[in-house]
Amino acid sequence: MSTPRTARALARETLTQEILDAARARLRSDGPAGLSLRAVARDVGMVSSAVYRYFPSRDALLTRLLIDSYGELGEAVERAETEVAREDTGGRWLAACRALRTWCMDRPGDFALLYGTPIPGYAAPQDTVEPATRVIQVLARIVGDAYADGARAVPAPRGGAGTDATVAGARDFVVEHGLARSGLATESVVRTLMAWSQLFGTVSFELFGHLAGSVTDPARWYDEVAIRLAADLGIQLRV
Amino acid sequence: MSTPRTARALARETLTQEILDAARARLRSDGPAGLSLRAVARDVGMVSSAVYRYFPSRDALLTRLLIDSYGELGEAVERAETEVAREDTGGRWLAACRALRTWCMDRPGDFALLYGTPIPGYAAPQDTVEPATRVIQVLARIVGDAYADGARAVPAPRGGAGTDATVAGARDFVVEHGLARSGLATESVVRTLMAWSQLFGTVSFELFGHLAGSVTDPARWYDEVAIRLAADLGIQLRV
DNA sequence: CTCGAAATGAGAGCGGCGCTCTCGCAGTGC
DNA sequence: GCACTGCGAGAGCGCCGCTCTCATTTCGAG
Repeated sequence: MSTPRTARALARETLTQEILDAARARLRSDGPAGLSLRAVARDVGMVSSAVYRYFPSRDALLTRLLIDSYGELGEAVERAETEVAREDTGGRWLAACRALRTWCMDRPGDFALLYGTPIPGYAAPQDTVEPATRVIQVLARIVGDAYADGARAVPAPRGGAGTDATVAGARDFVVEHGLARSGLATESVVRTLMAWSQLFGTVSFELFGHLAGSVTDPARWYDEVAIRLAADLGIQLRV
Repeated sequence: MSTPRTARALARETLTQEILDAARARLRSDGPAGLSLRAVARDVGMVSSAVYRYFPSRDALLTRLLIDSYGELGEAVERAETEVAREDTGGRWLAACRALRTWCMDRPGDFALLYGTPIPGYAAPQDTVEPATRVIQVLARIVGDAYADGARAVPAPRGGAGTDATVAGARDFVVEHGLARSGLATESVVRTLMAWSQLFGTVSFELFGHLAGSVTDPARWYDEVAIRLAADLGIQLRV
C-alpha cells in the first residue's frame, strides 16, 4: 500500500494490480464462473503458475474482486446520493436507487459475483461482510434522515406476527453505524430492509431476464418500484 | 413418452431417466456450476462419452433439469394453494408464498439453477419460458380471484410516471392465461409483479446469506413480507 | 431368416481448467 | 561476496466438456 522501497516490491505491486485489472476485465466479459486464472495469466503475459505468487488461489482472487466491487458499488450509490441536497430525502432516495440499478446493469458480471449464485465450494471470508453492507447503509441513512424530518413509514397491516425480535440485528446495525440521528422506529427498519430486497429482486429479475415479456421499459418500471418504496417509507418525493 | 415398442427404446427411456435422476442428485448436492457430466456418467456406471448418446451436451441436460424444476416448483406452489378453500384468497396467498420459500430452501441447487446467475455461455431455450411462468401464474390467479371478490390494491402514490404502457405485456399475459375472471386493474397487475420480485428477492437474500446478521428468524420475516404484500394487493387475511 | 443399417457403449484423445512441485535466475540484505 | 529469498517457467496431476473411432448389439426390411 505505501511507497515500495525496492524494485522487487514495486514490481510486485504493479503486477498485482495488472492481474487484478485483467481479472476484472474477464469478470466483466465472462462472468464469475467463466473467470479462469489461466486466462488471466495469459492476458498479463504470464504462465499460470506464476500468478500463484500473487494470489494463493482462484478463490483469493475472487475474494479480492468481490471486496473491490462491493466498494465500487457502495461508492457509486453513495456518490449519487450525496450529490442531491441533503434535505431532499426523496431525491436522495431516488438517486441512490437509480445509481444501484445503473451500476448493476453496466456490470452484470460484477452483479453476479456480488449477489448471484455463490460459487460452489466458495465461502465468502469475513472481510467481505463489512463492504457488503455499504448499499444498505446508504439506504438506511436516507431513511434515518427522513425519519428525523418527520417521515413515518406506513404502519404494518394487521395480522403480522410482530417483527421487533426478528430485526433486532438490523436495529443494532443501524445504531452501531450511526445511520439514524435520533432513533428509528422498528417499522422503518423493517420497511428499509424489505425495500432493499425488493430493489435487489427487481434488478436481478431484469438482469437475468425474468421480466422479459412482462415489462417493456425496465428503467421506468424500476423507478416505479423505487417511488412506491419511498411512499411506504413515508419519504416525500418532490414532484 | 408413450409405451416403447422395442427393448432398445425401453432401455433408452430407462437410462435417460437414470441419467436425469443422477444429474438431479448432483444438482442438489453440488449446485448447477458443480454439475459435471462426467460425474453423472460415473454415477450411472457409464463412460462419459456414452451419456452423449442421450444428451447432446451438458447444456441440454441442464435445460431438461431446468424445465423439470420449474414444473416441480410450480406444482408445489399450486398444490399448496389449491389445498386452501377457494374463497379464502388470503389463505391461498399465504400458502402459495410459503410453499415458494419452502421449496427453494429445500433445494438451493435447483433455486440457483432457476433464478441464480445464468451459466456463462448458456442461453435458456424457448421451451423453458412457459414453465418458468407457473409461479407468477398462481400468484396472478389468486390476485384475480381476490379482485373479483372486491379486493382492491392500494393506489399508487403520486409521482409515478404511469405504468400502463410499461406492464402491457403483463396484462396480456394475465388475459391470455385466463388468470382473472373479470378483468384486473392495472394497479393490481403492477403490484402482483412487484410482489413476485419482492418474494424472490427475500428468498434469494436468505439463501445466499445477505440477511445474515439482520434477520434472526427468516421464516417469520418472510411471512411478514408475504402479509404486507397481501395488504398492498388488498387481499384480506383471516386473523 | 438374413443381412445391411442404425443405435449403443467403451476407449483414446484434444484442449482447457485449478493447483503443485521443481528448477534456474535475479534481486536483496548482511 | 554470499547466502537467502522472491520469482517465472515448465512439467505434471486429476478434473472438465466434447469428439472420434471401433466393436458389439439390436432392429427392421426384404
